[in-house]
Amino acid sequence: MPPMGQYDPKPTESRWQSAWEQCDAFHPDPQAPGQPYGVVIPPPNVTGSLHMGHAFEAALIDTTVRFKRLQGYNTLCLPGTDHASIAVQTLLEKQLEREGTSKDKLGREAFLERAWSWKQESGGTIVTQLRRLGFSVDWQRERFTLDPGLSQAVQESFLRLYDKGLIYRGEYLVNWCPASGSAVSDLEVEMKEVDGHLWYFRYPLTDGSGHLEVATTRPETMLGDVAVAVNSGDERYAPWVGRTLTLPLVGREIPIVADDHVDPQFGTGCVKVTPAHDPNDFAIGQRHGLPLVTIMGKDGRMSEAAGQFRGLDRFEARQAVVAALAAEQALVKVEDYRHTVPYSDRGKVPVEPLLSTQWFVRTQPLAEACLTAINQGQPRFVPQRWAKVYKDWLMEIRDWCISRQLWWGHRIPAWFVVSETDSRLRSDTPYVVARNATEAHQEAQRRYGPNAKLQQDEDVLDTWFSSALWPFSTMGWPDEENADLQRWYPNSTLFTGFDIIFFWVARMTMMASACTNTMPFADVYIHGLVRDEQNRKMSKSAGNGIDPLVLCERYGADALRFSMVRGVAGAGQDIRLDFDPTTQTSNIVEVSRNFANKLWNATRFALLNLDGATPASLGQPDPARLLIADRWILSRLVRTSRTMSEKLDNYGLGEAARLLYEFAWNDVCDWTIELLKRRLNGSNPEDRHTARQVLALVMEQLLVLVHPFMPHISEELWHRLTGVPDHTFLALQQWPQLDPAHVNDHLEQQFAALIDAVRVVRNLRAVAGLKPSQTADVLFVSDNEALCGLLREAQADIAGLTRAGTVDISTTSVNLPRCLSAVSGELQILLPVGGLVDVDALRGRLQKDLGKAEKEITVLSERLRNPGFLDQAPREVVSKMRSSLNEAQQQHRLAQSRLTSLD
RNA sequence: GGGCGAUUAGCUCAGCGGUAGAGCGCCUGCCUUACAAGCAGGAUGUCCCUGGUUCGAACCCUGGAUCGCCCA
Repeated sequence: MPPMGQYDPKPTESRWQSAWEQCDAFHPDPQAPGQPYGVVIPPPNVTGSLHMGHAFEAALIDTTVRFKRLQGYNTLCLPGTDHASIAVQTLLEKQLEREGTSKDKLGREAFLERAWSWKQESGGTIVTQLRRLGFSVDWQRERFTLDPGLSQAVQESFLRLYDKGLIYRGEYLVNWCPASGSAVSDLEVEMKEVDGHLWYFRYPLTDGSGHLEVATTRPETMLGDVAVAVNSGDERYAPWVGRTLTLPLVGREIPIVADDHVDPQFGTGCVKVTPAHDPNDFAIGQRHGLPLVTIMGKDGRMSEAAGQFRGLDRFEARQAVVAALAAEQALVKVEDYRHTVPYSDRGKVPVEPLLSTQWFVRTQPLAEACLTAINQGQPRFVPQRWAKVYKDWLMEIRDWCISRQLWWGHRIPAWFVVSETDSRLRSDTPYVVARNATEAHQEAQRRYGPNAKLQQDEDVLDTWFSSALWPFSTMGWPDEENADLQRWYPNSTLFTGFDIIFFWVARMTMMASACTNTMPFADVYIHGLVRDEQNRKMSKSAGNGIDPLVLCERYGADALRFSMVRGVAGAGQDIRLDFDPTTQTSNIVEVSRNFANKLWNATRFALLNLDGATPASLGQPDPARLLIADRWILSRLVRTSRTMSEKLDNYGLGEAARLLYEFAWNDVCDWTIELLKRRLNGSNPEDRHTARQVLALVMEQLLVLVHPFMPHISEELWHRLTGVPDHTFLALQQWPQLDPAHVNDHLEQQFAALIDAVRVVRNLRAVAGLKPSQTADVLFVSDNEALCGLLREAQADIAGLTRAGTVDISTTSVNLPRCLSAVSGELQILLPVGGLVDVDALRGRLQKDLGKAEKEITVLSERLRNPGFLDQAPREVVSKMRSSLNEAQQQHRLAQSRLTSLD
C-alpha cells in the first residue's frame, strides 16, 4: 500500500477501463442528439504490439475525442486492425519453416485456416494493449479489414473501379521483392545509399570498326541488353547512332540509339539499355520500340535466357558476368561508386525491377479529383504545410500496383475463363470481374457459353487497398442507408503520422472520391514522431523502442498520455521521450505522474474539508459573499476553460495541456487552496460555507478540464468528490459552462499585484533568515488608493500567506529605522523586526531593487524619448510604457530612500 | 538537385512584433495536519551567424552555418 498522500494509478485505471466498457459508455447511438463527431483510428497491423507511436497517436486521438464528447457532440471513435498481408504471411512462413513444412506443402486452404487461427489467438494483442491506455473507442464497433463486411466493400469497390476503367491488368515493370516472392508498390520501396562499383565494358561494333564503352552498376543485366543509348546532343557519339554493336557473351546484335534522357556526364556517356530490368531503360525501350529480354526469374535467379549463367543467383551472376567479360578482354575498368539502390521495405533486400502481369489502379483521374478538392481546402491539413506534400505527390502520381502474390488477404475478384485457352492459364486467357463466384459464372456463361470454366486469380490485393476504404467500409458501405455511415461519414478528423500521407491518406481520399464521391474526412491532423533522448526515431529495428506498457505500469497510463500530449508543440513537431533502460525510468513521465499525484492530493484536501458535502449539495456560492480571492479563481477558471476549448478546437493539444497544468498547479493548488484554508478552518460558519462552495465548484470543474488528458484519475476523483454512482461517468458530463461574466481582467491584474506583494514579503523573510515558524508584522505603504483598498480587502488572506502577525496598510509614508524593506511596483513593503535584521542582506536586497529600477528607467525613458515610437506605436503601448516608467521611477525613489535610512 | 523542419537557461523544450518563459537539474531554508512524487526563496541566457524591414525583432524578410527528415 502506498502512503496516504500517494496516488496509485493501477487499481484506478483498471477499474474505470472495465467500468466504461461494461456500461458501453462509448457506444454511441447514431440517432442520439448532438452534432456528429466521428473518428476511425488508424488500424494497427494485427501482427504488431503496442509501441510508443501507437500510444502517442492514441493519446492525441483520445484527448480530442473525449473533449468533443464532453462538449456534447454525438461522438464515435471506431477501433480496428488491419490484416497486413506481407507481415502476417512472413511470420507464418517462418513458423512453418521451423516446423519443417511450408505453405506450399500445406496448400492454400490449410494455410489460410492456420492464418485465421493465429489471428484469433495472438492477433488481438495490440487491441488489448490499446485498452490499457484508456482509449475511449466503441469496442462494439471494432473492425478487422478481412471481416465479411469490409471484404464486401473491397469487392464492391474493385468492381466499381474496374467498371469505370480505373482498374486494369497489364504487363509492366514492377518492384519485385524476391524475399517475399511478391510484387510491391513504389511506396514499399526505400532508396538506400550503398557503396558499389561502376564497371566499364567494351562493346564491339558489329562491323568490326571499333567499340563503345558503357558503364553500369549492375553487370549481370547486360545479358538482357537490347541497345546502347547516347544523348541525342552528344557529338562524341553522333556518328555511331544507327549502327549496331555485338553484345559480348551473348552475341546479340543491338542498335545504338539516341535518347534525350541519357546523361552525357554519367560514365562514358553511353548507357546499356535493359528494358526488362530497369525502369529508365524500360522507358527508353518504349520510345524506341525495343524488345524486352527477361533474363531473371521471380526467385532472383538467372533464367534460361541467361544462357551459361542460368540458375545463378543475381549476385553470383554479377561476379560471373564480370569474370567472363574480363576473360574476353571486354572489361575496361572498375571504379568505386556510391549510388542508391531500391530496397524492399518488408523483405529488406534489393528489389528487382521485373516484367510481369499485375493489376493496377489508374490513379490519375482519382488524383485529379483529389487535387480539385484540396484546392478547395478539402480535407483541411493541420499543420497546413502538409497539404503541399500531399498535393505534390498527387500531381506526380504513378499507377498503383495492387496485386500481391500472396495468400493472406482479399483475393482479387477476377476469374480467368480457362476453358477459352485449353484449360490452361495463359497470358491471353480472358477473364471476368465479379462480386463473387456465382456472378462470375453467370457473366462468363453469358459471354463464353454454358461450358465456360473458371479459375479465380490466385493473387490478393495490397493491404493498403482495404485500408484505403477504412473510413467508410467500417461503417457499412456499400450500404448507403447504413445509419452509422449516414451519421459519421465523412469522418470529422483523421489523425495520422506524416510518414503515411502517401501510403494511406492519399489513397483514402482517392478511393473515397471514387466510391463515395466525397472526401472521407474534414480534417487531417498530422502528428510528429516519438523520438528518444538522443533524438532518434523510436523503432523496433533501431532497438530504442520503449514499451509504453512498461511506462503505464510504472507511472500510470494517465501520466504517459499527459506527457506525450503536453510535449506536442504548436505545429505538430516530433516529441521527445526520455527513458533510462537500466532504471526503467523517465523524467518526463515522472513530471506527469507528479501532476497526477498533485491532483490526487488536492482532491483529498477537498474531501477532508467538505465533510461529506458535494458540489451539488453545497450549491453555487452567493456572489455577494465572494471574497476577492474567490472571484479571482472563478475568473481564472472560466478563462482557462475557455482558452483550453479554443486550443483544443484547433488541435492545440499541447498548449491546452500546458495551460491546464499551470492552472491546476499554480492557481488552484498554490494559491486558491492556500487561501481557502483560513476560512475553512475559521470560526465564521458563513465564510466557511462559502469557502466550501468555492472549493467544491473549482475542484469539480478542474476535474472536467483534466478528463480528456487524464481520463482515469479524473473519473476516480470526480466520483469521490461528487458521490455519484459508479455507472454515471465524468466521461459523459458537460465541459464547464460557467457564466462568462466571471471573467474579470482588471481583477486578475489586481490579484497579480497582490501575489507579487506576498512574494516580496516571503523573499524579505528569506533574506533576513526568518524561520517559517517565526511571525513578523507586515506594513504596506502606497499612495495608490485602489491598491490599498485591495490589500485591505485581502488583509486576512495576506496575513495567512505570509505568516504575518498583523498586516497594516497605510497611504502615508512611515519611517521605521530598523526594518526589512523592499519595493514592489507602487508598493513599499516593510517588516519591522527590530534587532533581528541582517542589515547587509537587506542592503543587498534593496540594491538589487535599485539596479532593476535603474535598468528599467534607462530602457523605458530611452524608448519614450524616441519621437518615432510616440508617433507610430499604438496608444495603449505608449501609455503602458509611461505608467511602467512612473512605477520604475517611484520604485527607484523608494528603494533609494530606504537605503539612505539604513545608514 | 528540389522541398520541409529545427537551432532560446547546464538538459528537454514553450513563446513567434511591444522590457526573455516552464519543467528537470543546481543553491538556501523547511516533514508548515492535501501533497517531500511536496512547500517557500534564489542563481542562470550575444534567443546560431549575417545583413535588412520597423518607432521597436528571439519573433517578419535576405543571405549563410550546423543538425534532421522527405522527394528525385
